[in-house]
Amino acid sequence: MTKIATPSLRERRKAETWTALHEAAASLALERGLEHATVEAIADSAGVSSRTFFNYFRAKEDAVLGLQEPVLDPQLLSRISPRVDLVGQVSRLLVAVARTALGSTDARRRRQLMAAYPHLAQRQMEYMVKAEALVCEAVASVLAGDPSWAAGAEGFGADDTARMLVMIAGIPVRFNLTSAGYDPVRGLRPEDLDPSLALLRQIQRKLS
Amino acid sequence: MTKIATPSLRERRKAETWTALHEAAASLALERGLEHATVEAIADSAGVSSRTFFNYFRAKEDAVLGLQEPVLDPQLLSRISPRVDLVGQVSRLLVAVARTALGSTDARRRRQLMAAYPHLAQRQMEYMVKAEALVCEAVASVLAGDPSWAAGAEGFGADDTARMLVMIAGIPVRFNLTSAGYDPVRGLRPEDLDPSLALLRQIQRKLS
DNA sequence: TTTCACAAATGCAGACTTGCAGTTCCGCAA
DNA sequence: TTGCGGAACTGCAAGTCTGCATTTGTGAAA
Repeated sequence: MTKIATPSLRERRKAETWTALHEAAASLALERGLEHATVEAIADSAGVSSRTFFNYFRAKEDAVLGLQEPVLDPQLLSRISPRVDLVGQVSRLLVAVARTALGSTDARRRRQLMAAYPHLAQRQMEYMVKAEALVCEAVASVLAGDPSWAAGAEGFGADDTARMLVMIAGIPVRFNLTSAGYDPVRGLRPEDLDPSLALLRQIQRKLS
Repeated sequence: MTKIATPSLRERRKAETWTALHEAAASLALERGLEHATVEAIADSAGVSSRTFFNYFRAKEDAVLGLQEPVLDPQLLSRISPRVDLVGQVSRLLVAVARTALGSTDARRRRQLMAAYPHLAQRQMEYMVKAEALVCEAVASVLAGDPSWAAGAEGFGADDTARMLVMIAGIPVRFNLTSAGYDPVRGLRPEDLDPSLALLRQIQRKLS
C-alpha cells in the first residue's frame, strides 16, 4: 500500500486549484500576452478570487511557469561519495533539485512564453538559487562525515569549504542555463552538464 | 580644466534630488521602520511627488541604500594582463565594479538598516549580478585579444571561456558577501578577497 | 532676446502584492 | 451524527510600481 493511495478531498482540491491556476495563467499569457493576462482574469478563469491566487503562487510569473518550491530527495544525497568527481556529483545533484521546482507544462507553450518574456527566465533563476542553498546545507553535512574533508581547509571550517564547493559545482549549471543553446522545453538534464564540466576542468588546468 | 568643473544646473539639481530622496529614505526608514516609511512620505520629505521618486529609484530599497547602476571604468580594464593570477585580477575587478553601485551612506545608519532588514542585502546582491554581467562582456573582449585565450577551448568559443572564467572569479566575491563575517558598512574591499582566493585554490588542488 | 527642443516633474489610471478580519467548509473525534 | 478546530477562501484597504499624457523650466540655437 503506497502512501499516496487516496489524498484527502482537501488535498485533491488544492492540487486541482493549483493546476487550474497554472493552466489559466499559461494559456491566457499565451493568447493575450503576459501583460494583458491580469491576475484577476487568471483567478476568474480558474474560479477563485484574486486573493486566493496569491495563496498558491508568490507572483504571476510563477503561475505562468508553474514554479514550485524545490525539494531535495534524501535518497540522492545518500548516494554521494566524496572521493571521485565530487564537482560532477554535486552539479548533478543541483540539477536534480532544480528540476523539482519546475512543474510540468506543455513543452510548446513553455518555449513560446520564455522566448517572448525573458524575465520569466530570470524568475526561474531565482528558484535555482534556492536550490543551491538547499544543496549547500546538505553537502556540508555529507562532507562533515568524510575524514578527508571534515577538517576543512586552513583558516576555514568545513561549512565554508562546502559552501565554496557548491558554488564551484553551480558553475556548470549556471553556465548551461545561460547558454544560447539552452532549451527551456527539455529543461536541464544531468547529462547536459558533461561538456561544461569538461570546460571547467580545462580552464582550471590552464589557470594553474 | 576637468570635465566636472561645472555640471549644469540641471545636473546639479538632479544630484540634489537624488541625495535628498536617499537621505529621506534612509533616515525615515531608521526612525519609523522600513515598512512605515512609505514612498509617499519619502517623496514628500524630499519635496517631490511620489511619481518622481520612481524616476530616481526602481524601488524603495534602492533609495534606502542609495544604490545606483554599476559602472566599469575602462582604465581598470586596460590594466588586466591575462598571464598571471587571472582569477584574482578578475575578482578584484568585479569588486571594483560592484562598489560603484554603492552610493555613499552614513556607515552607522547603513549597518543598522542592513542588520534590521535582511532583504536589503538581497537587493544589493542583485546589483552584484549586474556588475558580473558588465565584467563578463569586458573580460571577453580582453581575452579575445590574448593569443593564448583567443582560441577558446575545444568545443567552446572564446566568449564561453570568458563567461565561465568570470563565474569562477565571482566565487570568491560571492563567498565573501555571504560570509557571516561580512561587514556591509565597510563594503567589500579588493584585499578582503585574498583568503577566499586561497581557499578556492586549495579546494581546486584537492579536487584534482 | 526670442524661440525651440528636450529633460524632468507631475497627475492619473491600472496592475501587482500583502496584511487583516470575517466566513465557509473539510477532517476528525466524541 | 454532531460539534469543534483549523485550513482555505474571500473582500477590503494600503502600499508598491509602471505607462501615458501633460506641463514646466533649462540650455542652446537663431
